[in-house]
Amino acid sequence: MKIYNSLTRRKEEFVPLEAGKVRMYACGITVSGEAHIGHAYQAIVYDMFRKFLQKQGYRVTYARNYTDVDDKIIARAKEANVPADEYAAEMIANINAVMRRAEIDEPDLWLKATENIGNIISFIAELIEKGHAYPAENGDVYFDVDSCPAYGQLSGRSADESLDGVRVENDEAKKNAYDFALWKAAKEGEIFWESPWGRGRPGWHIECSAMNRAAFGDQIDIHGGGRDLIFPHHENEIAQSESLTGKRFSKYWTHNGLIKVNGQKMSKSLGNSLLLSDLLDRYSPDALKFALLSNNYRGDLNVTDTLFPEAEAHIAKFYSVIAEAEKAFPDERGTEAEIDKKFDADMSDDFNTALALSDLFGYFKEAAKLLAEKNPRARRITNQIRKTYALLGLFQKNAEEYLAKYAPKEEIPAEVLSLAEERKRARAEKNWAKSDELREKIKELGYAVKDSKDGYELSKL
RNA sequence: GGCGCCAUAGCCAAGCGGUAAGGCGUGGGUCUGCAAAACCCUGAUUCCCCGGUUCAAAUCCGGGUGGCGCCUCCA
Repeated sequence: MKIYNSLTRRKEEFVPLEAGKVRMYACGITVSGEAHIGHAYQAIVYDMFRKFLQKQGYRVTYARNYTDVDDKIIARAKEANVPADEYAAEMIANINAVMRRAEIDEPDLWLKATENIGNIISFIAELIEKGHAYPAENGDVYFDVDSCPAYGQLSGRSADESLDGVRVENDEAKKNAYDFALWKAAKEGEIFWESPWGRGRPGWHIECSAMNRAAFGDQIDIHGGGRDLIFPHHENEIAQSESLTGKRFSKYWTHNGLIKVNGQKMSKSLGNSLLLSDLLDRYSPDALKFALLSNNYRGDLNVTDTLFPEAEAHIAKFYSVIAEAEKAFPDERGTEAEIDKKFDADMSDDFNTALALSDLFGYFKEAAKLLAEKNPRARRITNQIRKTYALLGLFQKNAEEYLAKYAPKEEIPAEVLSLAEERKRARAEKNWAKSDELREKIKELGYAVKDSKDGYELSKL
């Protein structure tokens, strides 16, 4: 199968470092706020990577991290007047709960910065020993970017270029302005850990390098994250890890696109985030996943007003075909291998979920047609869809229950019902004038009446 | 300013060297007393522009133009 590698900027045949095994790490969330749709997107994408790689026969170990100590967390905790570690723990519990609600599976390994302080300190100590880092007068420890000639390979910028336009912090303490902090000295009242360089806490970039090494060793197969992390975060991870080990840190670098709202990226500083919990109040997890995976994971996804409602409508329609097929052929257990084959072919090309999902329209159309012909192949198709598309987290619910929950028939007031019954009688008598008059009355009460072959349907306007 | 990504019908979007998937919408039809729903049919001689490579390019290369992202925290 092929995977796009950000490092080489092309699709490459996927060959893991060790035959049959995949070590995959994805940069998770800095827990200074609630989970937004971008976090969910990233979690869905890497969960999908994991599951498809497993399907291809690999033994996958998939790790994600929580950055549970940083400047913003400390600031938020102070505002809330709780200790920083307590605040972080609460946020993690929160995020886990909403991810569960979104029916996103957890990684095999959860890594947390605060549980890896020892690993981080020894990583930094080794870097200092090898001449790639230095403690500064202010109690910080910095990475010496000049000691790493290959710096910039991922983002395509040189150290000098990366400086251009940068807001430089703690300039006086560093050898070079582009050096970045591995260890930050604690300010008065801040959370801290003891270290050979005094009390402090780890910088952001070093955690991922240190936790990866602790969990996987010197090298991993796939390192993922949002595209916004390419520079400086991933560039710095490479510098740290490769300076220390002399080996290529990650064989493949993958980056998911960003979610945008009105053409603009969601970001903490802009405060335009779509919270996952809010979306789950309005849409089903199936619909969210369908919408998110309908685009290539590498591209940005602009959330428009129609994106989620349209996805919800598609999913409801699909589930209604499933419900009918299962009702019509309750004992049919057969499947359709071709559907699964096509899915694997789509996904083998850099996880082309957009193509795999577009196939669904054809399958359900066919199933609906077969259903009308009372052909049990309809059920074989829906059986296979349930089986195959489980990999994307779709169609795992009881169809009737899904429809009742997400496409519910509204409660109709008795007054409206009796008017509709009266209209039905009028229609039976072919009294069209009265029929139209009654339809108008029903409309005034806020309902639309639509005739179907054996009666009528009422819906709220 | 530097670096990177992207540019396909009204909109969303797949396609990654062999002659333009899919969805939404539009228009037409079947059905219907009318309407709705459902179903069928309907779209780009062409993929931002200009060059180049090739028997062959939306797809590769060079140069423009435009949008976005990163260079502060970010998935």
